[in-house]
Amino acid sequence: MSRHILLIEDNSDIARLVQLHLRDQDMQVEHVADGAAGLRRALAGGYDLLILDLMLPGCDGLEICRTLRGRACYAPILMLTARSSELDRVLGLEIGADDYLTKPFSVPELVARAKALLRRTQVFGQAAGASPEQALEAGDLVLDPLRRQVRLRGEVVELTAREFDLLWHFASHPGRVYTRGQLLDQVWGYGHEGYEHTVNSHINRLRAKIEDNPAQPRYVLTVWGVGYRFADTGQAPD
Amino acid sequence: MSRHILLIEDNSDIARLVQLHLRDQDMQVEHVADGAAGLRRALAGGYDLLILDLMLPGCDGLEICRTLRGRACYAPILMLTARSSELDRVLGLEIGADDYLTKPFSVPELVARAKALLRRTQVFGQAAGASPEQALEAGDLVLDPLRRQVRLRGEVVELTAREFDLLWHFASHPGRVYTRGQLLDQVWGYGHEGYEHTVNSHINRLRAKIEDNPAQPRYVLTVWGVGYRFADTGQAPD
DNA sequence: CGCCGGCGTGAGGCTTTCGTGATAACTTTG
DNA sequence: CAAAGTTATCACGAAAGCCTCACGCCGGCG
Repeated sequence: MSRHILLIEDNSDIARLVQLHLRDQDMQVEHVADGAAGLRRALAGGYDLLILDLMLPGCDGLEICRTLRGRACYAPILMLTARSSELDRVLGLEIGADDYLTKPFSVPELVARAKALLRRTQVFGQAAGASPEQALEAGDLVLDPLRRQVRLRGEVVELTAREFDLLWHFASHPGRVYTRGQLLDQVWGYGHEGYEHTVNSHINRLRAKIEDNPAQPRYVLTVWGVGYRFADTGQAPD
Repeated sequence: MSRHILLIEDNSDIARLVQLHLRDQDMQVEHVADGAAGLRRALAGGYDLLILDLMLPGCDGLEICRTLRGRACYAPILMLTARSSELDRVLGLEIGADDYLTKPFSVPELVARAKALLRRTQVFGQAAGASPEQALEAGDLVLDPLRRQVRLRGEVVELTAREFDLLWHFASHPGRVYTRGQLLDQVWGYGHEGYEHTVNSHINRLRAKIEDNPAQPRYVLTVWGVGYRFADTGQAPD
């Protein structure tokens, strides 16, 4: 079953690159360089996935995202952003993007995420119809990405921005082990300079808030000599 | 832990530049100017990252890439290409590079990507032998590299980092005999100072955890006077 | 302008793991 | 069968890794 992707990206090098790789994976890719044109096509519907650049001439990615979601278009959206600042991520996700990548990204990574998003909506039948950014559950935790809010057995737990990002990252990939360096890359952003030890502090504070007994954590587990991983309760593939 | 990089690049200016900067980051860089020679070295294994030029005398980057992947070498590959026109060629051929850079690239960018690639695979231990994403099965054992978890007949066996790396290395090359010295190199890392006797201890502890009867092991077998090898269950060795 | 919360850094104490030495058990060879 | 060489086992000290807490900086907000 071939899937249809709309790529909205003004940089033609990147666009061609992405197209070639995605087509290798038996995906149908249409490319539009202009924001406004892209929006029109997206609204026409029929796509299983939208990949859009945050910075676009004509009408930027955020705008497109917001408009689409406002008009009940729920095809998954993968955002490409140049800046890795947290603000962008927060905004993108709040507005209803389903995933994001910061440039420079590696192409295999993009392909992997695109596939992941497609797989996610596959369950819900033919294109569209998936809820944008649904809440994540893990044990007694419920993570709401739209509100950036966490509830533990129904009670709201106040997390800071970093803490939420960290927890969200973990909970999105239960079971998988991450080194501190990888977490710095993926939660703090590529190119972030800083000590890996910083991660410890955040894990520590996070545990203090979500674990009943931080000394024997249920959720964020230490993998000695390697890093951390989120407890996977039964099934939870990538 | 210092990581080993093989740089295959014919332009000596670029090569020196790259070496200089990567070494600043505590990476061990070996440089080969010739494609065929580079391929030979890469196949010898032991590298955590390959950086290779697309246009090479003797045997070009594409060829190397394809050959390596064909022979189950999964070290990450960073490609250097001269122009985006070349890029088409690269991408159209689905070669299995993990990332690419177009010349002229900025050195900090290259360093950043190299680091990112190294970190991405870091969890899988020194110079991973097999595809670092797919689970490996051997007898009643299942090794999950993403979770760094081992299950024996479904039950999770707790291994330390070294034990897992060791087992993973064995299981990636079933049937093949390794001397203690080779294991020190490939699991502990090149340049590791220490007694070969250390390996015995780890094998011993590993057997205690995964073998039903450590005195008559099923998985990690002793090759008298030489070293150890992992039992190959029907599968042809590499 | 001062307060406050979030974040990154540093140091100390603790836990786990690793490497080493000694010794026993085993295999091969003479 | 004995001797030499190789491997297995075990225990302990050293080292590495992790947790915790406290402090100072910075930016946002009143």
